[in-house]
Amino acid sequence: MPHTHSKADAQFDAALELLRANHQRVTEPRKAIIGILTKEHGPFTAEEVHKRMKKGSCDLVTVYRSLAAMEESSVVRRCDFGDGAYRYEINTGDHHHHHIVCRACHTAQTLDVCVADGLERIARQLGYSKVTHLLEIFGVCPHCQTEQDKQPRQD
Amino acid sequence: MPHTHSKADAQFDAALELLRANHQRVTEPRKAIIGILTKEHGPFTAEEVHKRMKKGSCDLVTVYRSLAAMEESSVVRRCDFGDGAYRYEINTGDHHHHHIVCRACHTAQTLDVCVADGLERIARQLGYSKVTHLLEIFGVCPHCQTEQDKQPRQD
DNA sequence: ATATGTGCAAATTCTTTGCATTAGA
DNA sequence: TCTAATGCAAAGAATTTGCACATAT
Repeated sequence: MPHTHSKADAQFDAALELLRANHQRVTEPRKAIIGILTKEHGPFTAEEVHKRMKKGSCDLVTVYRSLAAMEESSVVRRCDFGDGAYRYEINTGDHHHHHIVCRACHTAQTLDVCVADGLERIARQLGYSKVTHLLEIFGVCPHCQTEQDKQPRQD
Repeated sequence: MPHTHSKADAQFDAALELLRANHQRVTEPRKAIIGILTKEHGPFTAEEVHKRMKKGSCDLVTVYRSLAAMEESSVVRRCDFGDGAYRYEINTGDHHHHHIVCRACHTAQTLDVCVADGLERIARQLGYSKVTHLLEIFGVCPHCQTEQDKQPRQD
């Protein structure tokens, strides 16, 4: 069966739709960025996105500006892995999630569980508005572990 | 009753002890930094710490270097409020905690609950070692809210 | 047609580093 | 005494901004 409409394609189309709905223009650089974020497994920094683009597609500055604009319209989501650079992933919209991030190679795997709702409720009870949260798990992935790093399971 | 030994004093003494235990020197700048972190309510960026020090106490670079050194020895803990600057607080050692951070004024209040243990266990089951996590709650504090920002309670 | 986006260069912000000097243990 | 810490200047990394030009709607 021909792969005429993969999940990535659907996310790509939805992203362009979202841009239009927010009166933001669908430009070549933005399409290229969205293409990368939907087809490759991120999240990526602006520089990582730029490196993955066809050479000469656009300036790194445009990647920064596009990602910032697209975060405004919820096309992408910004992640903070605590290492001094922001990363972006496509915003699937369905439900928010978190990551397990390898401290060594910085690859991330998605964690579909979230446990911070209770804390958000506490914040609202304390009178805070527009409550959100940041939650990421860090560790050294099996692939990056040397034998002596491998901890015996502690569960 | 004279306040001869406040909680801040106890934390201050414990911090110096910890420095010595780790063969790090107890210098004037470090004492000043620890003094601020124990007496004032943080967490603070390196620059915020420096501004709070008596003018001429030490260079900003020394604050950066001291904070980094003191994080090594667990005298302080580094926090990431997702706004591009790291913040430090004294490490009380007892148990880790999180913050509710005001998006507007960047003040933080401590949240003594943590809910990420389950997620850490999942990460270990997935084969990750040295698992830690980052969890902060963001919102606009009552003080920074204008009337229209004030959300009806949603709990 | 016109507001929005882009490229290039330069500025900003946060943080780190090199090296000679100073000061804890 | 002698190693670790500091000051000053300069470098570095990530990100932002100004302004003229280009392009999507």
